Amino acid sequence: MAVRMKDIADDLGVSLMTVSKALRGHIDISDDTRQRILRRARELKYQPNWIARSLATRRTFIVGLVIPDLMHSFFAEVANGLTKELAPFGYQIVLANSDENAETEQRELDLVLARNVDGLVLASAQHDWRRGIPRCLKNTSTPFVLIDRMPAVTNVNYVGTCDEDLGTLATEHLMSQGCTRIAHIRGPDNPNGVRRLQGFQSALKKHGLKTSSQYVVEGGTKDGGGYRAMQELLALNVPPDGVFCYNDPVAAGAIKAVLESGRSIPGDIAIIGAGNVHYSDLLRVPLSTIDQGAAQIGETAARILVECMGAKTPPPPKCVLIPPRLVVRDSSRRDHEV
Amino acid sequence: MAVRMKDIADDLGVSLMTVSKALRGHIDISDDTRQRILRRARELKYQPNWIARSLATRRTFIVGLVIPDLMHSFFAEVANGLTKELAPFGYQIVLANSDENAETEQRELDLVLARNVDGLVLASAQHDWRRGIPRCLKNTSTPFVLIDRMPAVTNVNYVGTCDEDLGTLATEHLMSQGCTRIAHIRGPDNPNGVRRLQGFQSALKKHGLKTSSQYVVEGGTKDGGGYRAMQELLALNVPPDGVFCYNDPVAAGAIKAVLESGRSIPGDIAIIGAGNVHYSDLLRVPLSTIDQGAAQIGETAARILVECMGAKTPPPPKCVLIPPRLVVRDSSRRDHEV
DNA sequence: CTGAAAGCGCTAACAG
DNA sequence: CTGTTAGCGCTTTCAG
Repeated sequence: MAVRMKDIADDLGVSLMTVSKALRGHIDISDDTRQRILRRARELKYQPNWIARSLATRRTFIVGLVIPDLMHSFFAEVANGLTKELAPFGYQIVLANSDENAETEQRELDLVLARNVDGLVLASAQHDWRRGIPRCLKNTSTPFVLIDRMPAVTNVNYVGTCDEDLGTLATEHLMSQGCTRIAHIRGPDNPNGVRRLQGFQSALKKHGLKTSSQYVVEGGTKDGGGYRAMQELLALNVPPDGVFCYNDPVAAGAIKAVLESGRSIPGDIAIIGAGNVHYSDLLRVPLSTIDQGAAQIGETAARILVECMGAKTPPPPKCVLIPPRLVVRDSSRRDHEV
Repeated sequence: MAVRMKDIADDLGVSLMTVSKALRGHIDISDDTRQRILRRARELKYQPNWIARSLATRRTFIVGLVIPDLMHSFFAEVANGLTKELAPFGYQIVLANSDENAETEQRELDLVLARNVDGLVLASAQHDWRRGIPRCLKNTSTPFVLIDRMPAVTNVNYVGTCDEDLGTLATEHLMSQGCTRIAHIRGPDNPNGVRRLQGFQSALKKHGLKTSSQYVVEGGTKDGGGYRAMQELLALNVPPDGVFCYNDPVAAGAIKAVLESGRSIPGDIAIIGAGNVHYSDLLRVPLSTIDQGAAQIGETAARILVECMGAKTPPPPKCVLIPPRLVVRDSSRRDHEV
């Protein structure tokens, strides 16, 4: 059994309370007593019992993080930013994986909330995202921050990339490289996929390029889907000369398809992805991409949460959009640009 | 305030105990009473308070995971395997990042243990790994499993790849592809780096190839280090015709150096890495590698932990070595092999 | 089958 | 400055 405050108290012939106060640096303890207590605690390697402390104080110093996929480097980066920013405040993270499944997410959310976490960060995998936020969050007083998947409602904390800007930025970059027939391999029917598509379309419109429905194909979220989608595009009578892909894995798949068809990148077809995945730089063709600022998202969510958790009355909800950042590499850099 | 058992009890005019028992499925409750209680609990959306339960039962159903770097896909995969395997038993994960730093690790370990986790998984970043295990683990009764970084002592649970076999497997593969001047870009001075080097050396010895100290260069753990190390090798009078790199990022850097020098892969120089990182397949040259079975490591650690956490007397320590698996891609596949 | 009593280890509020 | 009293919400033990 671990050593308790009571052990130290009995040992030193003082009361439990005195120990408790001394250990937490209250001022109303004589210097002498405090020293004795601290020394004895050190000797005994006393470690406070957080469970008991939490029950009494109603604070756990734990933040829940519920994400669809840890293996996705975007979320790993978010998790990293979150832990780094939270650690100095003494918070730790309970991790839960929703596996991109709405029911699992619901279950994990309930579990995490039952643990009385002080705060919650959620990248929601809800299918019916147009509906609103998970019901268990509606009635909770636990502060939470939604990330990445923008909710339909606006009265909650949200941090993410501005996906519409992302789509526009990527598309306009392809234009700047001289592309005139620009296609989009689109992602799933969730906020990110839809908004990136919208950004793509509005960029085309803005610059007077015509949209062809043939130039928007579904490619999922993985390289296999990108590969197949690109093959569809290549089979068209007039294939595109620039493709904005939903994300980097999809773009990697697309690159494979283009190279296999004997075409060159970026000469025949320029490619740009999104996410700035770890190894984008080392791909067959170094991949141009839009950086979503994953670490920044984690850090920002952490800061919002810290503020909420520290306040007695909840501050007004914040919506922070991290501006996407263009990263140009070989896959889209055409010679006439420096 | 959340609803408590007492609320249900008062509501139904029964005692708190009856509610507690009914909710946990004890048999000594009449079917009728149980039904009423369960229904009311559902209506009120009762969620048990895990903090209070933990204090009473001394079980938290939390497992600590302390790793050096979440961004490393190896650890992300381990974390994934761990959560997946643990979830059905009701365990959740508290994540702590040691940042590859011994002191941070110590601090995080203390914190995690103070949370009364039921079990612990640790990939230790201790510098003096030859010394043994972190002292705070010596005296704890919390079951723990060490992973990836093999400790010097053997009386603890350990799950990892057999790094010596890994080195041998990679080296012998290069031989099978006709390489005769095989170099090793070695990793850090930790169990993994040292053992992979040993595997490399023993393979050379076994097959009667001579070892040259020039053919072993330090390359760290990232692509930058691999790039520089490869340049050193290329500057030799007689450069190698096959290189076993400590890990995939290092190999990716090495590939870059080789291609920049105008040489071909695998024609002039065959390359193999280790780790089977997510995008190895999509690199400039698809990278041959040794898969360490990261997910398997996480799952195995989970299973060992579950057994320990369920037992009243601790089972004898287990040491599980996951056999490394060769994954041949273009970077090492020479024509004379199919 | 049901419930009263005691306690898990700590802290908040107040009294000496 | 120090200590007492009363919980936090739940479970364990044992008596009805």
